[in-house]
Amino acid sequence: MTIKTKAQKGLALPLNQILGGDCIDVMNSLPAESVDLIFADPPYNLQLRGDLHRPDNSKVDAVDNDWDQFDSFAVYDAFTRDWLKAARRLLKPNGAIWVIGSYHNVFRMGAELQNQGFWILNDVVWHKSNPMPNFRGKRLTNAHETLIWAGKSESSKYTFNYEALKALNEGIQMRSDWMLPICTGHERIKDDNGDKAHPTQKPESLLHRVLLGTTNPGDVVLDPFFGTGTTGAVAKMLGRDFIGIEREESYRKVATKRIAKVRKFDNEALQVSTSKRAEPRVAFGVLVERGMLRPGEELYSLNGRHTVKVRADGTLSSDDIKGSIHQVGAHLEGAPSCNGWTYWQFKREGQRVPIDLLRQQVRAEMAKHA
Amino acid sequence: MTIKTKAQKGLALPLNQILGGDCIDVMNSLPAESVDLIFADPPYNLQLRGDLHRPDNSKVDAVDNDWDQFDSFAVYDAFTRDWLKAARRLLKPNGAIWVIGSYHNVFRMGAELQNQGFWILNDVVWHKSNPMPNFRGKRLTNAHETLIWAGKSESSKYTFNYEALKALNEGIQMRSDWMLPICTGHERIKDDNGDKAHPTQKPESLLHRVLLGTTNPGDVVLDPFFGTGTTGAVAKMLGRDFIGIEREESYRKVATKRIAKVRKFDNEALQVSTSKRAEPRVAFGVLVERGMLRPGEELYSLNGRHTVKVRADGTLSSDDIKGSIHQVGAHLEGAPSCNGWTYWQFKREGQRVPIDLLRQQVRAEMAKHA
DNA sequence: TTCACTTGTGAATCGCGAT
DNA sequence: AATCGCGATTCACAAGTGA
Repeated sequence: MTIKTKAQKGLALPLNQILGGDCIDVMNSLPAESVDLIFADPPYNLQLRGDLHRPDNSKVDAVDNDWDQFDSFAVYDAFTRDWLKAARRLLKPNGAIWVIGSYHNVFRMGAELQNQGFWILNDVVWHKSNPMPNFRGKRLTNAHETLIWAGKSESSKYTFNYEALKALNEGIQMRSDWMLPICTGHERIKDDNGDKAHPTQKPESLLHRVLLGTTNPGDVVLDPFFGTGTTGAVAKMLGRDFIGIEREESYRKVATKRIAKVRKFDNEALQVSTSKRAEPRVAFGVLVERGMLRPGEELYSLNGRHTVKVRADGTLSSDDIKGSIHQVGAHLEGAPSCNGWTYWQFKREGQRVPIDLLRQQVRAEMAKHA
Repeated sequence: MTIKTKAQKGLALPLNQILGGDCIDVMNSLPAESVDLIFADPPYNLQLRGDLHRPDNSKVDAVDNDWDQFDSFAVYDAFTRDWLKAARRLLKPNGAIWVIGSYHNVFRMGAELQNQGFWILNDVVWHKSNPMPNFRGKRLTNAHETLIWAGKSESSKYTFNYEALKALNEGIQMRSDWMLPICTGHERIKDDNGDKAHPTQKPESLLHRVLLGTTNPGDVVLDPFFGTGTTGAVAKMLGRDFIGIEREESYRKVATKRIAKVRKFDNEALQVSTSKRAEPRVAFGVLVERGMLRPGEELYSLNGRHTVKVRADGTLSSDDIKGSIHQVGAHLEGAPSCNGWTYWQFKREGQRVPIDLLRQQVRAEMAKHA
């Protein structure tokens, strides 16, 4: 892959380059209906208040960049409307778009996509295997981001490599929930000070799945919020042409250097990006939620000496202790630890059955469908 | 639990009943600021637009299907705006709402929630362990639905049972992605013909997690799209009061019968793990007053680097600072804050013991005499 | 080379009550 | 209404260190 241009409706289409400037202006300068796919990771409009510290008192390095500041939803909506309109003009009639966001902005993007006539094909959840925890215990761990995949219009004959994604997923249809780790370690690009070069660098595994599944080799992929160029890097690996637009010169520099080092796809790279799947865990509380065990129901210890009751939150209670299946078992046995899964039994039709049997049922289901 | 009413701002609040009629009208007839939580599973599908209302409350004629796509969204948006507004009026200032939807409608609901001043706390992905496959192989298997959890306003002190959800998840904080099976088998209610009674019955496991995590026993939970009454059934099990609104008489009948059969879990089972925040506050000075620590006695920091002396008024002193256990700890560590209870230790029989142990003794005594 | 242990960090809308 | 002080709160990895 080299830098090149394509003649397109009388205007030159710059390929495999990173263009500077405001993405709306730049998009409007490019020829209409010339791009096969757009991948867009716009500012999320996080509205952070004060500093946040971890329990060990270290400070969280938050996304406080100027480019993520908007005065109101109205201003953010106008921005979204404008860049989506410019993006839509660039798409070929059978083109498609991916956008990514969090609950701060994704509802507004999704609604505007629909308003402009894009046709949503799927929303896709990127489940992070290693998200940042909720340090204050005030909400659920924010463990996912949302992508929206939409055709330019209802009648667009979009590209979907069904078999390729099925193969990626070990022979089972690819689902709308993707478990992938966040971008860390050597993949995370550092600046000269050793700090992260960009606060929100996306993992290559994510773009790999997007581009493999919804473009063909030789397609033109445009990313209007290019950042450090993950889209370009993966496009090059996979033999697609890219156009990047990025306002900040520092990001453009990093991305240029990064992409120059990329070699076109080899099998090993595919292996890496597909093998990073995390094992599901089964919590005892899930058995209660699913009605496999009822709150108030009694469990019996393996040796028959102890009886406890199940509580609605998946803890056990006896006269003198409450806690997890493991904690209560250990306490009652006077042991330092105890595997509650094999220690506790419940009754069905007069028979005692180990609770581990229920866990196996849940596991089997998860394995079938994960 | 029995059918009852609560006097609320001069108007009766009907509890544990299913009210017939249009949900917007019914909600507007109930007293303002009387409900702790709303769970709403509104129609997803724009095919139902014939049953929707225009902004001027006139009914849309389903047969007159001249609507282009753009108009359909406008009508759906008006419907969403109206029922959310009515719901918002019913919520107590510290109340919260859950809505559930798919990519067809959830972006519009999320945006409207934000527009009305609700404050999004999390979006939650219900990741289905057994979704229906995509038979035609044209898209990704649609394997999830999205819930949005929002406070009535940014300043709402919403209920969040952090420890209970953490216990439910085996000691690890609950994430924003929930793997639960869809409603099938015996849980799925059948009509007299043996067909499913309702097309989109939600699993009880989903409501169990929602209600356990974001309400307290005795709270009032309203569901304006009650259907076959999963919200009511789980509310009853968990000792919460519910108000259901459902337009279709056939669904009301099914739900009534279903809920009558539900038994409340016993109170012991409903006790969930609580956070330390809920425990009574103990002043460090009390330990000195009670002779558990003597003025002049030395305390040692967790890391062994600092030694300070206890003073008679319950402050600590070192060479260069005097103040509370927290202030002195924070100063010596150069940290913005410090929990003195876990930071400081005293000596008994040669052993170092955290001062938090003494606080626990005081709390145990307080509980005995309360 | 391996293992055990320590340190660092990631798109975060992350208190509450008394005064 | 705004301020102030108590005091509660983290998961999965990757990289580095030292024996």
